[in-house]
Amino acid sequence: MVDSISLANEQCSCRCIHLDRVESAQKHALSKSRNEHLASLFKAMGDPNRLRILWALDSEEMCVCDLALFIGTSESAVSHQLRQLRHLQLVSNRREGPVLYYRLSDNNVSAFIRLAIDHFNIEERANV
Amino acid sequence: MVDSISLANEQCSCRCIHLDRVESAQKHALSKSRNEHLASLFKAMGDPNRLRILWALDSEEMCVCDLALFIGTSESAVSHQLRQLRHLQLVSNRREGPVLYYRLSDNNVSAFIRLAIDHFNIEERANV
DNA sequence: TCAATATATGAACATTTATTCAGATAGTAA
DNA sequence: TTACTATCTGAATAAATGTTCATATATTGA
Repeated sequence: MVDSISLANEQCSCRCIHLDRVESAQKHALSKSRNEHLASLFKAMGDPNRLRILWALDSEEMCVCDLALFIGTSESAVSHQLRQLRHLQLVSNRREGPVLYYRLSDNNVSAFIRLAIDHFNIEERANV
Repeated sequence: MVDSISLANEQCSCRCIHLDRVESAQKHALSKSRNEHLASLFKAMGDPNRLRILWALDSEEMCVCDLALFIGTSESAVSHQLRQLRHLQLVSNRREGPVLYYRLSDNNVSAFIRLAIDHFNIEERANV
């Protein structure tokens, strides 16, 4: 809730122009937890390498070695990235002997990425 | 393309276990430009404050003053964030005298955020 | 048990990113 | 023009993030 007294004390030099809009925005805002949860998911997908990993795992299970070669980086780096994705439950793994096979946690992930591409009209640019 | 000679030279101590999967992943991968474009959009939405801004602008146009108060940060900080969102064409603005009114560039943005919430089943957690 | 493979992990470092601060710009009104 | 408001901007700083490196763990097979 916006408190008009606290407003008066804002260090911001401009006065707020539309207090009603601010209050309405706060009323309709996502809760802190939902907002942060959602942001953390976007952030996870917001790294080019993690996004490539997610996209690659859409078609097939892959192990850390595979992904390291695919991304062109060290296995350690991939392992760190996978840990993040795991903690957000975007990917999961299964062990087969010494090898961990990673896969997307569910179909929502890949469907969502596809959706994003459509939604934002992400087009091929030449020459890259 | 994966070249078996370059593979042999990888510094990675493990051999690649599933060369076929790596090659297939590379074949199906998004191009560098699409991947990076998409990642930059996710990254933009992956900051809690920017996400709150986007969500707030869904219902109403707001000026920088309003958003600064809403987010609880300086106008300068908001302005820097808005610039990023503008460059990615997630928001746009119109001037009315000295005031810049920001809005979402199109309905896709808010629709997409809503979609994400559904898709990832983002639930309210108590106590936050 | 020992050696080897695949992966995970923590700490250090390098890079990126967000915020702050000081000052610049654009519009308005006197 | 001058003064004022709202916003923008670049540079500096602070904080967060990604990668590397060295080492630890788990599994397998000898």
